[in-house]
Amino acid sequence: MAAVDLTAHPGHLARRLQQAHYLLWTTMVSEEITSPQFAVLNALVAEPGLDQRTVGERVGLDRSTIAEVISRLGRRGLLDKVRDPGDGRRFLLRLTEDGVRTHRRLTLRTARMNEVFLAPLSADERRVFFDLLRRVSDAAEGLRNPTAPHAAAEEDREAVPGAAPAPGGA
Amino acid sequence: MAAVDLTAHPGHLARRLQQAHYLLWTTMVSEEITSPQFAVLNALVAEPGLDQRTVGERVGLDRSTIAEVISRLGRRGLLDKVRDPGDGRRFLLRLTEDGVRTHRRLTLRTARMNEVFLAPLSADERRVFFDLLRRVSDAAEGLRNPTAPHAAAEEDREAVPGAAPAPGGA
DNA sequence: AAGAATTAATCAGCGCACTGACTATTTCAG
DNA sequence: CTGAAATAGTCAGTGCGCTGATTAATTCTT
Repeated sequence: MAAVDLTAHPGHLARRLQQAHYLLWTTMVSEEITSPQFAVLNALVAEPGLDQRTVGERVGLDRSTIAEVISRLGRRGLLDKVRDPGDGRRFLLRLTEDGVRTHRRLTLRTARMNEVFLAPLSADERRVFFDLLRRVSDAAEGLRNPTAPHAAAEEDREAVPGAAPAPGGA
Repeated sequence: MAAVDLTAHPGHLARRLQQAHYLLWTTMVSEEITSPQFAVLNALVAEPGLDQRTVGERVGLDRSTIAEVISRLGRRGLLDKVRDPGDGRRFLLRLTEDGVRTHRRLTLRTARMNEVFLAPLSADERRVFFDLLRRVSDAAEGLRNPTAPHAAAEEDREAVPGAAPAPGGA
C-alpha cells in the first residue's frame, strides 16, 4: 500500500520526455552526434572562439560534462582547442570545416525531428508547452544559489519548513 | 551564422527540466536514493514479487539500466532477489523492511519537492503541463516499434522524406 | 613584489541510460 | 523427446550528468 502514481510526478514525466526525445533523435537526426554535442556545435557557430566554461554555460552543462563532450568532438575532428594567448588557463574553441558542415547538415534534420516530436500538439499548445517548461526549469534553477534574492534559502538541514525531524518510520 | 535558438528546441528544454528536477531532488528528497531508485521502490510497494523486467516496464527503464538500479538497491539492503521457483530465469523482487521504511520516508519528501517544483504553475497550468508532457512522450514512444499502425516507418536511410542527399556545400 | 583568493580545466568516482553480444532457462514445433 | 525460438538476466562498451579534489594560471591584496 501507500504506493504513489508516478504519472503525476513531474520528475518521472521529465525523464520519460527525455527518453522519448533520445529515441527520436537517434532515429531521425544522428546516431553519432548526440543532442548535447549538437548544442555545443550550435553554440560555437553562434560565437566562435568561446572558452569551454562559457560554452557549458550556454548549453547548460557543468564543467566536467562539457569537458567530456568537447573532448569527444575534438577527437572526431569537429573542433579545435587552442590555448588563449591572453589567458593561459583558457582554451579557445572553434569549429573545423567539418564541424561547420556537420552542424549545417544536422540543423535540417533537427528541425524535422522537432516537427515529429511536437506533432501531437497544436500551435497554441506548443507555445504553452515551451512556456511551462521554461518557467518550471527557470524557477528551479533560480533556487540553486543561496544568493537569495527573496527566498529559496533559509534552512540548512531539512531544506523545507515544516519538515519535522523525520517521522521515525515503521 | 545559421545558429539555432536552443530555447525553442524541446529536447533542450527536456534536458533542462530534468536537470532542474535533479537539483531539487538531491537537495529536498535525498542524496542517497535517486529518483529512479525511488520509482523502483514504489513499483515494488504497489506490486511485491515482481520480476526485474516487469519492474523496468513499470518505471520505464530498459533491461540493462534496471539491472544496475536493482543491484544498487540490493547492495543497500532495500530489496531481496530470489529465483522464481516456477521459472528459473526470473528473479522475484521484494522490499526489505528497510526498503519499505525508506519508501515511506521519501514519499513525504517527494510530495513536498513536487510542490516546490510546480510552484510557478497554477492548478490549471499543472494539469496542462502533465497532459502535454504525457501526450508528447506517449506519441514518441508509440513510434518506436515499426509495427506501423499508420506511418512512422517507410524509409531506411534518411528516416524522413524530402531529405535531399546532403547539400554538400562548404 | 609575495602571498592569498579566484578561475579554467582535469581527474576520479558514482549513477542513469541505451545498444549489442552472450548465457541460461523455458517453451514451442516437429 | 529433441532442436529451434523465445525470454530473463548479465556483461562490455559508449555517452550524459553531477560532486569533490587537484593543478595551473591569473588576479587581488597588502
